[in-house]
Amino acid sequence: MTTELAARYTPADVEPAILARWNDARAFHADPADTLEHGRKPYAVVIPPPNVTAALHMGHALNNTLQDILVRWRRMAGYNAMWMPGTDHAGIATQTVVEKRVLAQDGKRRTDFAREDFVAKIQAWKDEYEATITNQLKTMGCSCDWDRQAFTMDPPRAKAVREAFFRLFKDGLIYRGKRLVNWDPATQTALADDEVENQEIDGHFYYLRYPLVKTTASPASAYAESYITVATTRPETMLGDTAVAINPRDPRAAALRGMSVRLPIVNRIIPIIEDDYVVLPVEYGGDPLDTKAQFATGFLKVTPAHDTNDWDIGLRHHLPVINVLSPTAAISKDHGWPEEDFAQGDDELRNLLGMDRFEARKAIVEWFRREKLLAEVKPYRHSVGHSYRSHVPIEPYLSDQWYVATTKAIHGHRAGENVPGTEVAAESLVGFALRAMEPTQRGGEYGARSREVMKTDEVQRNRPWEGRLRFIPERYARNFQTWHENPRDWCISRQLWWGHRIPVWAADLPRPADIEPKPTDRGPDAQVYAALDTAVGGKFSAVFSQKFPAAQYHLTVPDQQGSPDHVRVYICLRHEHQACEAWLKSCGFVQDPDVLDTWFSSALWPLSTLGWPDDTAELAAWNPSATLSTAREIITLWVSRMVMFNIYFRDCLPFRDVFIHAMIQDGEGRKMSKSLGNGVDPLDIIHSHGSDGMRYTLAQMTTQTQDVRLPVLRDAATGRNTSDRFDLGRNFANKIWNAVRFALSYLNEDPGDTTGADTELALADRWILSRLARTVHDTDASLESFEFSGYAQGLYDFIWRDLCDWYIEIVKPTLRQSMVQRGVLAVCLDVSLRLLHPVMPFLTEALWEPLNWAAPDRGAGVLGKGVPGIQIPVSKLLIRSVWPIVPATLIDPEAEGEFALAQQVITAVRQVRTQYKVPPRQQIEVSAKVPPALAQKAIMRGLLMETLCNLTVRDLGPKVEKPAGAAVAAVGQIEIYLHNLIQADAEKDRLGKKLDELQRSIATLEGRLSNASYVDRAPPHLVKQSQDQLVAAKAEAENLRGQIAAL
RNA sequence: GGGCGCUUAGCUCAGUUGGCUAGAGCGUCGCUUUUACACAGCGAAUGUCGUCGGUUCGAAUCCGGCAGCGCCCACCA
Repeated sequence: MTTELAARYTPADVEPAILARWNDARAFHADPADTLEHGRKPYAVVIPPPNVTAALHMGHALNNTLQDILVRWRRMAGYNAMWMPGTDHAGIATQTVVEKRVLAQDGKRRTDFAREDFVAKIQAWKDEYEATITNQLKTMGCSCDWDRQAFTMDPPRAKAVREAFFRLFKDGLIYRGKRLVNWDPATQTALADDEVENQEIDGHFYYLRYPLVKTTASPASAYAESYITVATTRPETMLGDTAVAINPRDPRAAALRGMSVRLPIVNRIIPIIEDDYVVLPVEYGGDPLDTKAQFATGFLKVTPAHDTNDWDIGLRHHLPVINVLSPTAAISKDHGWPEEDFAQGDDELRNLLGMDRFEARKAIVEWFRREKLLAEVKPYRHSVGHSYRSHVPIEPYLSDQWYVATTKAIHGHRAGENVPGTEVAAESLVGFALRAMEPTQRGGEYGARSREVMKTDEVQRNRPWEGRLRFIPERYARNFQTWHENPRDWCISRQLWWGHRIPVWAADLPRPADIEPKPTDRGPDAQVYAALDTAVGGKFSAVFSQKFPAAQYHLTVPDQQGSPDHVRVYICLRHEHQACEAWLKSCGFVQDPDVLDTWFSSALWPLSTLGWPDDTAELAAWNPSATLSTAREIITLWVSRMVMFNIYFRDCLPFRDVFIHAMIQDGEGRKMSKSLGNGVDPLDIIHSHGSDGMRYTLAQMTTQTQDVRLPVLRDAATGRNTSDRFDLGRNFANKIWNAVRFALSYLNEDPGDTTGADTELALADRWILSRLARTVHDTDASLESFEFSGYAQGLYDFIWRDLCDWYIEIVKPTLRQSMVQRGVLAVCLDVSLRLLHPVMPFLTEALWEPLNWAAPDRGAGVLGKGVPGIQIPVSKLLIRSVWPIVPATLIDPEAEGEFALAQQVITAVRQVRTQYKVPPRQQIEVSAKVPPALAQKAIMRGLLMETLCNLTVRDLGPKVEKPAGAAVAAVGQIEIYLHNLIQADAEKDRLGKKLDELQRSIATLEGRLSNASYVDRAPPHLVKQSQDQLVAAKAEAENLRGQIAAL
């Protein structure tokens, strides 16, 4: 049976069938037993789980192509390779898209539904997009172990999240804190700092006057004015001011010391305090180049509840915190605003209640204007944080949140034992992350100190993970390090419905009056236990363990233990246990309504996908995994947290190498994003160029750069995007298809009588095998060092330039008879397909089968003695075939040098042919003068010329003279005379140009060699080289002059 | 404001420890379709390597200044 290949490669006709073949063979599936029982080296990659918010775009296509290249390569190279697929629930992002859709479709808001009903809607969305994403990845050919597909909110992952939370909670690393968070009033949720986008907006500085109040404590002041002026961009927050601050270095500070101001509208009396944070205005010694100093008045209104810096000032000066906003960012007295303000405040105060923050801003400014307390308004362009989802300005908002203490020393830590060169406790989550860094990638003081310590301190080396985390490209290690040297605690609660519910139940229990509260270092005190015992009608621990012998819990109380009447208690349950939860509810406990930050479950991904917290074979085999490939913007959000958690929970790294791929931008250099609408669906590209074409092009673009531009064309008729950048990969695929098609047409044929045919490797054979050996070597080196572009480019050059343009063209006339050439060609194609398979899996797999039919032994019988050492055992499926071993001994510098000379001669002859407009099909006659040393070999070159230049060699040797009327093609000392092309003027012209070129290079060389410093100081071999070149160039120039004269 | 990266042919980009006349793909021009492949072949044109200065026998490459672009972090008086 022979397989007829079409003249053109049509991916759509091939890819689905190949995919089915892989599926039938379960070719993507990996078994941990291969490692644990049979000793195969493990190679695991966990996919960065795409968000289920939307379909994948080109950035995902790039990242997943690179991962697939690594996994397929390692699989062929004999590793037990497993690629773990899955998706991320992406809390806020997914909830937001669903809220938008429900609002657009039904005109309903989230709060119009019961929590479970709305979560079901999000679940449906998730199912839809998870299917879309999975289909995209499969269509791309990603060889994920689909049997293992995971989702960050499925039951096994929920179990891991719960366990992780419980352990952190029990170890005192999770705490409840009252903090200012980035509040999104539209979605009513707290955002992480990283979820806030800054936008430049045109705003105003409002200059507000606060009247001074003289108190008994203040001296009869010398201060000239009866008011001070504060500057603010957010006048509405003045309602919550609890102080006005001045810099102690301000010359006016002394005169105001001890004085107060009356806060307009509210009539609250607030102190003037002194704090270094306040920027000095230019006229009082501020930096004239500082924009803030130009706008500053020297007086800063301090609103601890509504500004993060003011919160810090408030802590320093023990100021009251007055929250004047509701969660929707309307002025409200129901969230911590003392009633007495409303007794003494102006009528205006009541009018403001219920107003939106921007409405209130206008009203307050207007009021100040009316009351002649508005000094000035200046336009001011500044950046304002916006929610990355709802795009409304965020509001710093006081709320209760759960935090992970990332810098807190984990028990067992000895005081003062910090990560060298930092303030970070060595045995803390952040300490783990820093110490995990590969020592050569550590920079600055930390790098210097830690390398010193690692040399001397045994303790530092007793951790299996220490010093092994490596970033590629290396520069990203610095991002990672800097982030961890300035750590903050991690806010893990989100006011959302879509996510892992926080497994904590809280109760405010009546405070037992008869027991003294006794503060302790750790854990609840006697009073708390008494309150609990009362609530459950017995000793709490006894009651609990009697009722639920299998359940486990941990108790904590917050730092501020509630009100005088009540104590607050938090109970974290280790496992899901409905009966226990119901019982807690009956005792007055309420489950925390919030869910966990998405990154909490993502941080566990390398663990949870392998079955943690259970002690599974998968974990033993594939954690730590080998490589994480991801985007630079989540180095801190995600990479850091996986490292911290994996070390904390399992005492090993989640992965050793972190490859950071480029960001794909559109033609204008903008990041591809859904909001800009410039994203590209990989399926569109697959539609226009095929999966392999897309994958090859993406790999070829992956250099060490951090951004890649991809100009995109949109087809108005179909709405599909495409880009001619992908022509590169599509054309290459077609080229390979046709090279194999060509080879098959010969290999499938009976050679007939081969007596007298070549049995030795000729120059071209030795040359192409040498190039093949180099290509295998370069491919391995590129893949080892994550140089995807080099990998792709190297194969392009070998297959297209060397194999197709030269070798195949040379062997065409003789291939039918030559078993040597057949064998060499089969070997070259075999190895090429293997090397290409990781990046172009469909095409190569499709061609593998017909190659197996046509050349089952790859010509081994003939080549047995000629090409030793190539190991390419043939198996049915390429994906399961072994990575080729081609010995470096095949690298043949002599053949390469000789062949290169032949190439130059052939190119020179072709140039002359073109210049004289000789029709390609017209055969011409030549003779050639070659130096004696080359005469024998040059016969071979003559044969190559006859094939590749369509000519007949009449005469060849050291003594050949140029016939009259011949044009000359010269390479070094070789001269080819193309007969009967007599056009004296044209030839003069042509040779004159060559002479000019030669003379320029003679001048350059002479200049260089006449420079004494060069001759003395440059490496001798370079000097020698220049000298040789000069001699050769002079001889050639002399020769040319003679030819021109003879014309 | 701090950090990182980029600036090389019309476009998108290579150029790995400094060393022949700076390369590729696309595009352009010419020739070639009973040819494995026109998604092809052969040949050609196109560059003060952003700019100024320094180190060096020698700089696209190393160092410094300047300009422009992009990303990340911090920042709402």
